[in-house]
Amino acid sequence: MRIAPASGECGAAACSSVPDTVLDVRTDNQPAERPDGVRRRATIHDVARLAGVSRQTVSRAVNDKGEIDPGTKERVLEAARLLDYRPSRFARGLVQKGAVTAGLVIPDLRNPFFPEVAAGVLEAAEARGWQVVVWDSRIDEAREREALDVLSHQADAVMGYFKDPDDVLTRHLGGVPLVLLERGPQQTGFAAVGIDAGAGVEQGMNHLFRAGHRRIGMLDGVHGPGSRRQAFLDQARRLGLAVDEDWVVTCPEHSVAGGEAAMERLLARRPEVTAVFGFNDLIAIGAMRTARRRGRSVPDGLAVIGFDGLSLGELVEPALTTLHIDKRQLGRLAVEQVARLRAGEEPLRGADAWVTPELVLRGSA
Amino acid sequence: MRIAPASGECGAAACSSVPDTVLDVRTDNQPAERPDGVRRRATIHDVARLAGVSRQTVSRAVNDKGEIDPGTKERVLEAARLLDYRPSRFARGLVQKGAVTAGLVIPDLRNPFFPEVAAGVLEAAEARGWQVVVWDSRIDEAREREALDVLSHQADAVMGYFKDPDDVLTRHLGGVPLVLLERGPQQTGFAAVGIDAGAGVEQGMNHLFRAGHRRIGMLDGVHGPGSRRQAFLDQARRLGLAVDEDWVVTCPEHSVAGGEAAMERLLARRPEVTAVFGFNDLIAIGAMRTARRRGRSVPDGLAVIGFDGLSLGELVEPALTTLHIDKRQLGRLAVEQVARLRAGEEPLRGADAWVTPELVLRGSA
DNA sequence: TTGTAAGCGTTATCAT
DNA sequence: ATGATAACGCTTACAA
Repeated sequence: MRIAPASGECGAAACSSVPDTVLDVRTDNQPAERPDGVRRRATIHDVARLAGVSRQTVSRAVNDKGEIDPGTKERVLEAARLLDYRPSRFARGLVQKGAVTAGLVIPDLRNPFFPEVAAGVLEAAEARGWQVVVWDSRIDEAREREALDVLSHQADAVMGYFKDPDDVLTRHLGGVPLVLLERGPQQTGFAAVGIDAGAGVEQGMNHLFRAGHRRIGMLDGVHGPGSRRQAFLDQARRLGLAVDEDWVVTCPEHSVAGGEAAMERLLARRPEVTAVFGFNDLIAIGAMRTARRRGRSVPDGLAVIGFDGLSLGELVEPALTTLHIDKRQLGRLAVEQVARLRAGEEPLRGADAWVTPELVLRGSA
Repeated sequence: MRIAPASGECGAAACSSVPDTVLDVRTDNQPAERPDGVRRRATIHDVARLAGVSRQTVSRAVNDKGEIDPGTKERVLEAARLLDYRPSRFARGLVQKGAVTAGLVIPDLRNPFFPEVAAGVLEAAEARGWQVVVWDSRIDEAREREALDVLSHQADAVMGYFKDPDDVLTRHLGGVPLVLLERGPQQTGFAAVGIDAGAGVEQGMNHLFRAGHRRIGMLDGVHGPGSRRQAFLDQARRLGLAVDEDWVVTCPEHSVAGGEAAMERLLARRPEVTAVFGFNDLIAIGAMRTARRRGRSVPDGLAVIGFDGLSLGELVEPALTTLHIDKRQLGRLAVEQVARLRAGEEPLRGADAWVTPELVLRGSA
């Protein structure tokens, strides 16, 4: 199977058996199709041989460079098609610098919060011409580490949510820059972007307080230390509420079902509660559902306030009052942090690396 | 700055200036830190030179291979740390085959349907040891093509939602295997996975019919031809309903807001409508909202049925009756199709490549 | 217009 | 235990 130029047009370079002998300088040159029928992927060399040109000419044709005869180009492309040739991204990357791949590790793609963050990351990455390899760790620390092990080999930087402490992360990182999402500023030596939980909780609690609530509970998520739970307790104290750890129920599953179950427990423990603060919107919605099932109307029988600002909160009844977070911005910030790290600049620290929640009043509180 | 072995232990290979002259066989060997302060990324060669060993030994140390003296290894790793050395994934990929990267192009990460599909893709890809580069095309055909242009260079296969016809896709694909999501089986020559729209619409319509509805409208999305709209009209005819194109409103935006607007139009055009069929759950929820705002209770004043089976549908009031799709399975199937393509096998065709919706009765119809 | 030569950074193989 | 050498598949620079 060989492609000849149109008959009669036999230029010196393309003609006779010269290319087959001259161009083939390899020692062990396996044919593209081996006897056993297993196909080695075609290389530029195979295409060159079939088309009767040099590798360089193939490169010119495939990459649409100028300085090539249209006829030759057609012939080369036909040969490439025949062999199902595709350039190796590795070989290309080796010689053309600049392709940047970032890793993104997300705990749970089914929590609407994270796709929004991811959307921000993808958007910002696209603007920079980067690609993003996404991992869903499905809230499993082992999978988080596995993600790191792989991405540290295949990505130029990693962003994501991780529960492991710094030293463990470092061990799985192999020197690849890491930007943590969501952890507070004091808890890590890595660059990070996060949410100003304190400011959010304060706004939410003040709102409830002004509405007359004094017996406020919290459905906390599972989280690093120093997070929303502490902010809640601090603000309760500042407001002079008789509220302590006993008013906080931990909700291991950050979902509506998790919120429903946690609310059951809180109601059992503190039936006098008049308002609850949810770790996130899903949990808060779960709380609303349990409250109503228990014969408490929302917001009159129980006020509920969420944290996240999912659009989902507008659809439930009553609509969820929440601390809205700009999730896309969070993702964009993470990409900016990565860019800084790569440029050897200092990452943003403190408030510049946070997103501040904003209270959105809807029906539930 | 050089790392010497512990004093006195100067083996021949690691000692004196020998390495610096013998090992450095390059002609233009730039130092890792250039005079202008711009850092070229350190290579294995730089580490070897600094540690006074061969490149091979560096490789052994970095990759945790055996056959290396613990002391040497420590010295090499220290040098690597000093130079912030990370192996080039390109050079590695060139020499170690096997790393598979797939591309996934999603139209809208904020529609909860797609993160679920993506989760299925990621899960199945992880099981095969593949990585997935995700693109959010944000419902923009130009961005779809851009995604293809990039991924055709950087990925070994692509899955995704595309609006362009086959020939356009081919042009941007450069021979990379493609698996289309969501298109019907007849509409493309590419391998595809999809949803059995006909079966879904039939179930939904029959349910409405049995509940006594005869004046049924549809809020269609924008889609390839031969999709849910046609299935709707066909089934309406089969059921003997006096329903035609005039009862179908197109909803360009696949969102709650889009559904709200479309429902307004349908009510204006066909106020006698007693039930509506939504292209997806978001649109259906929008329809419910408009209906109630217009004084129609759901399901008595207007029955509403969705298509997707988002968990979101359980949270609205009344809960949404819908045709549930196994979205994760859809994603897994797409990965399986890619695997077949890569293995040179025939992709699944027909019903094996579809997911069949299942009617889930909740409150809205 | 086309071909030749020299890397790109890594690992595998085989010596030592 | 360590090193020399040869790939891996491609592109850029230069020569013809």
